[in-house]
Amino acid sequence: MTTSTRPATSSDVARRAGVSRTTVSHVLNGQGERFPEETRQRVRMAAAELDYVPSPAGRALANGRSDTVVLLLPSAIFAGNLQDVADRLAVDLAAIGANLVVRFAGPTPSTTAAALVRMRPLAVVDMGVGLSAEDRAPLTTSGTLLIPQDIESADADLTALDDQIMELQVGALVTGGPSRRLYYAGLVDHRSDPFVSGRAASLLRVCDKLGIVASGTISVPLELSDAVAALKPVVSGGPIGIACYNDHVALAVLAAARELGLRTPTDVAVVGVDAIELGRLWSPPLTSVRIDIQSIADRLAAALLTAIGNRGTSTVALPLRTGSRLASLLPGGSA
Amino acid sequence: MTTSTRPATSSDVARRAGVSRTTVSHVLNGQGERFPEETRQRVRMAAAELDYVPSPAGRALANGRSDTVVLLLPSAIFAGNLQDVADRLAVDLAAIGANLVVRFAGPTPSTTAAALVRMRPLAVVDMGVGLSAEDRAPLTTSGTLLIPQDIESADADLTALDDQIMELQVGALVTGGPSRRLYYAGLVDHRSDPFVSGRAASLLRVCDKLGIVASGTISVPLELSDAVAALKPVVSGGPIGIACYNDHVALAVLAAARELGLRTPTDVAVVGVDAIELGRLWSPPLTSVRIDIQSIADRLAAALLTAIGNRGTSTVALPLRTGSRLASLLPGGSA
DNA sequence: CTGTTAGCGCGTTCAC
DNA sequence: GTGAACGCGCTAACAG
Repeated sequence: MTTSTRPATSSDVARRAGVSRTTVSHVLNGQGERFPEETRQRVRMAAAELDYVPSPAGRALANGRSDTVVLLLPSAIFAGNLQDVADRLAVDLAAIGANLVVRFAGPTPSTTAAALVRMRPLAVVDMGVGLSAEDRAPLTTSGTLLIPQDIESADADLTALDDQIMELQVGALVTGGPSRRLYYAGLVDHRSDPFVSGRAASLLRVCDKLGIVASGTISVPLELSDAVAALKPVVSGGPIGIACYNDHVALAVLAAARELGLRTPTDVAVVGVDAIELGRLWSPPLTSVRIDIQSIADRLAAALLTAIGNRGTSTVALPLRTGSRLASLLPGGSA
Repeated sequence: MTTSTRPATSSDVARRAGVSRTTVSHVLNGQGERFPEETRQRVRMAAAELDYVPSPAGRALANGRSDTVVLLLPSAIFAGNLQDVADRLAVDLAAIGANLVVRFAGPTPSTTAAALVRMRPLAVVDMGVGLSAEDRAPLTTSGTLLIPQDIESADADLTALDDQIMELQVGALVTGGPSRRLYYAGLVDHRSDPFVSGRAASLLRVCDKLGIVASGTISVPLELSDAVAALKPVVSGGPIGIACYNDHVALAVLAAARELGLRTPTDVAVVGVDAIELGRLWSPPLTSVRIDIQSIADRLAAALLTAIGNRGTSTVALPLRTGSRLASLLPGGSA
């Protein structure tokens, strides 16, 4: 039970323990091996009794860096796993006394970057907002670490992941019906989503690799009648298979197919991404690709920790790359 | 284009403008009416040329308060509107130079509170984590504003909102079929969700008010076969109407009903909450209650702004209360 | 060995 | 228009 109305400072602790602020600092920061156990005890006791918590402002000022790490997320819907990523990172960061905070991208990348500059966080973990080189410059200049550090490699990693996903989707689609024409279905949304466009390119690459021909790309709104309108033009000409940007799009396609009196997966086969729970409720259950976002989070955390250690000295291990599988197929009945 | 590698400080600006740091501070904080226009110009020019951004650490230290506001969210799934709330609050807060940051609740409320104490933010907006009085104490002690401030009124507000929602749900259910037995369907999830339990009580209150009898509460997992198992016991005895915790639960019920060969809404009528897009894709489209989360966010922001003004002097207008409608029915075909 | 003094880092504000 | 001091924690240098 605390009665004081103002947080205790290191001076308070020092006074109570009958030592100097310096001693308090030393003892409380591990550098206190040189003090007799008895003194250390007194200091720790005093700190505990006063509920002493060092002021982040003072600490940041002295250290020249804050202890806040920002997890920067695209405004686009990213749903459930978001919290998993945040939780995981938060735990990893707690180990070094940093604390995690989430921020959604603002209306434009430069707005976002400006807000971040004002915060002067220790680091920013960009989960796909894709700040441009110009946006990144003021941030790094002001001493903020940016993860991933290397924009080109990060892009390469994202592309690799896109390809992994697309391979699984196409695989499922051609296995279920070799003669299907293949389409990619992107999202139409007022929020800009950085992940949408790359996937279309992936379809081309993957098809190329398999020696088959991709038929094209469509944009599917999440509103039913619009989705019907989007689907209609491409379904007249035999069975088609659609690799969808995510499960929401996939379900919109399935719903549209239902409205058009088409059978799933015979006439229209669909594979989504994310393996959301609602997909399993559909009839037939949605076939989807599950992304191992936990290990992605772990890699980001690892990159972050080494970067903080090196403080930008050298380039760190890249988050996504490693050739390991980050995506897996969750079979359903829609492909 | 900046070349310097270290953020400019107010000293840098002062030097460049040929004035003192004091002057810089005054000019840049509006208190500069007393300076000749020419001086003000010089200072502003210098600041601009150096890309000067005041250090949050220094500022926090001097002001005795940071400029960070934390939006605290329950770990429970809250999906899409989350970002809307965050965006709205962020904009409102930008007006006073505060910046918003999101944080998910940790494993336990006390863990969460401890993390927040270490951050010493300007304020914490609790969107339903429900920190207990003991958890709140250290926070307010350390100078952090807690919104909502009054825990009992906040509870009352949430209850009022629950009742509003439930009234709409029950209204839709009895309109479509007066003889239906009424149930409330809650969520079963590993994450604890603070909003689930209150709604069951609301059903009783609302039914009481309407002079009808509620038949009970069920827990519906989001996994299909489990949902079927949960629904089965209550459907043998004529048509039922189910007020669901949210649209996810509602869709699980609809899917389970489909598996059981029941007709919607004849045998099983359902009303959800949240009006998610996927609900409109179902056949029939899900009837749902839409919550005006934007105005909730605005009220929270308003409460926050006055609280910052008063700095805890007096109690502020409560976020939810006002008797106005925060929920509305989105008709579909499921009730 | 045990502990202290002094001064930095940055912005704000009071008094002159 | 400025000097000085404050808020808080960190750390190099130094005295007992």
